Amino acid sequence: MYDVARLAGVSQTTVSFVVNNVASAAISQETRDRVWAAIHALGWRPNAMARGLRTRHSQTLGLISDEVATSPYAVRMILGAQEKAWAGSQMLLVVNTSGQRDIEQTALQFMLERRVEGLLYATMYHHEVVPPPEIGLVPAVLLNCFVADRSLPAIVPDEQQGGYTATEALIRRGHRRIAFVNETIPMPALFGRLEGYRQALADYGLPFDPTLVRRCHSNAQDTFAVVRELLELPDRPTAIFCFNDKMAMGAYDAIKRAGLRIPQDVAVIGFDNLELIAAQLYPPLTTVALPHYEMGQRAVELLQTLSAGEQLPPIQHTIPCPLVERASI
Amino acid sequence: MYDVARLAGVSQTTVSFVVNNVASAAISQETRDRVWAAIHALGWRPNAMARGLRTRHSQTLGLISDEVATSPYAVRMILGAQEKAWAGSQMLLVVNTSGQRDIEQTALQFMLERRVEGLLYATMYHHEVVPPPEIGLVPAVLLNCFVADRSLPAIVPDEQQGGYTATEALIRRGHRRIAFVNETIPMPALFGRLEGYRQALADYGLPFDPTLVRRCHSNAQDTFAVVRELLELPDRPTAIFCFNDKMAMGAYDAIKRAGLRIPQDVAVIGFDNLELIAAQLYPPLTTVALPHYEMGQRAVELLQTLSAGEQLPPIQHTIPCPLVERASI
DNA sequence: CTGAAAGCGCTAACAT
DNA sequence: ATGTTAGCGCTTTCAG
Repeated sequence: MYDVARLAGVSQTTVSFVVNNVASAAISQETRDRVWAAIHALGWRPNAMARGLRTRHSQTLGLISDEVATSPYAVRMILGAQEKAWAGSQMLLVVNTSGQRDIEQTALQFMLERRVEGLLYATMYHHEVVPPPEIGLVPAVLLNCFVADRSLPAIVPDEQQGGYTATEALIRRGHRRIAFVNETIPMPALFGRLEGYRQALADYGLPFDPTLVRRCHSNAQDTFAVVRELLELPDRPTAIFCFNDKMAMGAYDAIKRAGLRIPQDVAVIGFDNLELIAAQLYPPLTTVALPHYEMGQRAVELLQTLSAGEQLPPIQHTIPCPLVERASI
Repeated sequence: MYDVARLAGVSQTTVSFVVNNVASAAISQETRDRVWAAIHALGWRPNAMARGLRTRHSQTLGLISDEVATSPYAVRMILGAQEKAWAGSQMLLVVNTSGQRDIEQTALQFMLERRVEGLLYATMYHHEVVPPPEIGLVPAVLLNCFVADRSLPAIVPDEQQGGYTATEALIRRGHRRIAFVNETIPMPALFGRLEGYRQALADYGLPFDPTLVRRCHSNAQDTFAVVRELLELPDRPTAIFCFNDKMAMGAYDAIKRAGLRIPQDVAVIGFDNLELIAAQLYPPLTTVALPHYEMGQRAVELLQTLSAGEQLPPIQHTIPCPLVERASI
């Protein structure tokens, strides 16, 4: 910066003023031009570490995740977070712990040393977590997870509304016997979506038939078997709501194998909106999207207001899961 | 740090020495203990910006990508890069440009201001790029892409070997009529895999039959149509090598629809090893993996030796694509 | 074995 | 309209 000042024939302070467009001291246009010319001539570029040291602002947000950043599943949360951070001219420091506690600890230390102005703690699946206590040293928001006592702000998908939406879409197409193939592992998604399913049936005056609700491991192969059973029922369902898109793949196989057509004979709806699967299946799969991108955005948004010093109660933010219509219902 | 020093009854220098384990000046164990006790009592943590300012080392690597970090496709490159960076106690600054030139420019400026010690320029698909010239200001390596004149080190997958491997696997199972459904967009993968296919046929003394090589858009639906044609051939192929896993989904549909079994009647092999698809298909898809994780690792590895000051010619590193056996051949 | 002091590159009062 | 000056929190010679 001194070199630039010398070349432009001004003081180093002046250079700082023109670079940062300081309003308090109006600098003549002519001087500005000289300074910028010198900057370009020298190829000078501010040093963010020096600036941060002085201003006590790192312009950095940290994101600690189990697998989010490195598995195909919820990766769009990162995009949402990144773009929001970017819009506030902050950078996102991302670290993947693979769920290992010691890595998580070190990652946290690293980020704290870098003086991140806020922390995102994200998980691949929506579930309860207990983050390391040091997370409270800076503003923090949970992404796709929550703590038992809700003492930390959290952004999660609205599972119940998602289940409701899927079921309602089917009902509106005239289906009355709607099967639901649910997950086996107890998690918010399992309970929420089931609740949404029941609620939708109730709202539309349809009976809840327990024989139509099955549980199986969330993979195509196990779902294949379950759906085959469902199709052999005397009064077989005309629509199947699958807990997720992977399971829908198995449902497709079972339905086609039974010589039935989708959606004419049996409609299928999924959950997750994994493009890779949903768009490639034939017919393309109608599904409910997990609003990952928006969740990432909202989380950073919240983090930014928090780190701006605003005092807010630990809001538990629930983001709706929209219907993505393709051709399977 | 001054506070810590005061509490421990030593100078600030001493604190620095014990924190950094400086060998040159041996400090009594007793003093060390006092210092650490003070550190913990105060909850002090070094300031990476101050340290970086002084040492002129940011301990940071930058990764600029079009979509890698935020699409499910090549996301494991990030994991590989991250873990390698981590192993060298460096952090990875990731930014996604969505392919927009202006974002790319700003991202680059940001990273340069933060004094990244090296830059990774990554793309989702293996193709030629022309990165912004400023990339040359710090050590840089291209990841999954390359420049026309090969003036920058690059890490790319070995497409030809991958094509060879897929074809050879089929040949070894006794197949003689092997179809290849290739991509339409001209790119290294298209040419490389085709070349590998031809080479394998030649090496095993099998004729190259142009009617068995088709091209179509890389999606399931178009592949469905192409494979149906292939199956209607008078002397139909007994095995199909699909350019990628998405296309294999379409091939599966066509084969099952024709009442044929996989792999007994027709074998299928894919490319990419997208778990989401390959593991869920029935039967599980044998495929060739794009070595994304390893590519990420190697790129950072190379970057680290480069930023350690070593002078190397711009190596074009080609990483082999391994066969992933499941049950479709 | 430990401390004093200089300085990394910048910002922002405070002067002029 | 521009310059002087004092740090921000650390590392690292050089002394003792």
